[in-house]
Amino acid sequence: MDALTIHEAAETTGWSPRMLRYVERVGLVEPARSASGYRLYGPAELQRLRTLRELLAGYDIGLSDVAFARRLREEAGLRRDTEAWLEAEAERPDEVPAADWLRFEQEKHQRLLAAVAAT
Amino acid sequence: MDALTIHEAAETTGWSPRMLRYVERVGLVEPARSASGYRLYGPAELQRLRTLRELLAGYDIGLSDVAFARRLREEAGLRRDTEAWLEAEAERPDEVPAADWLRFEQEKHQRLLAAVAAT
DNA sequence: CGAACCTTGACACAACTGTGTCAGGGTTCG
DNA sequence: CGAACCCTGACACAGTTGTGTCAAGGTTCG
Repeated sequence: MDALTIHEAAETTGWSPRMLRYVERVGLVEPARSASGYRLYGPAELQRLRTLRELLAGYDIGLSDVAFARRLREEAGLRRDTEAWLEAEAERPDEVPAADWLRFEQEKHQRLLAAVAAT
Repeated sequence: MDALTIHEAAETTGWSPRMLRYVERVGLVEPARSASGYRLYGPAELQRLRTLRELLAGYDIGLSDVAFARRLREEAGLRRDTEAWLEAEAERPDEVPAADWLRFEQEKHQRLLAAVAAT
């Protein structure tokens, strides 16, 4: 009984009904349905919609960004390869002389081992 | 001496010169410049461009996704809030009775503590 | 010097994201 | 029953991403 229809949910979350349908299609907040197909937003969905709004506005990101973040957390391969690519960028503190390249890699591995051993 | 111009780099990486400039503008691979302003792609940039191509094609993602992943790794607040939002979705193994909500939270915290203690 | 390459800037276009609005047709409830 | 609401589908439009291409002007090098 504590489930709101789409217009009511829109009212209390700040989204428009149109956008609630869109958010659903993107797969971020999928409300239950009544027997006749009406969307039913429960307390959990309402809260998620509110925090989602804050998240998007707070960092100026889009629904597709959040969707991608979810892929990152769910697909291990994607996360691994993306991290690896970004890591290659971060690990070069700006133009290491070519000859130091190998040593740099080795030191990185040693740092990793040390970090693990320290736990 | 081992730096390629934009057309040569395009040739060996599979990108078009146009796209190399675009990738640069997005901020993912920024080559050095010669005195007269020509882009100079060294071995490191060439490798990054090749792996970037594989990454995008392999998971059907875009440059903006990789750029967002970088924001995630660099902005702690963004990462924290995004993770928190996604976590809320994951932690509900499908319709927990309303009364179990609090217990669920507590168990999550205990799981976290247990995981830390186990190291 | 002149061909071949580089630079930036702009026009163009498809596809996707984000929103609004309207149409045709079912549902709810006083 | 009828007003008020819901549903899906579609037309529209602005902004972003991804690419190509062309123009005007500098650089390189045989």
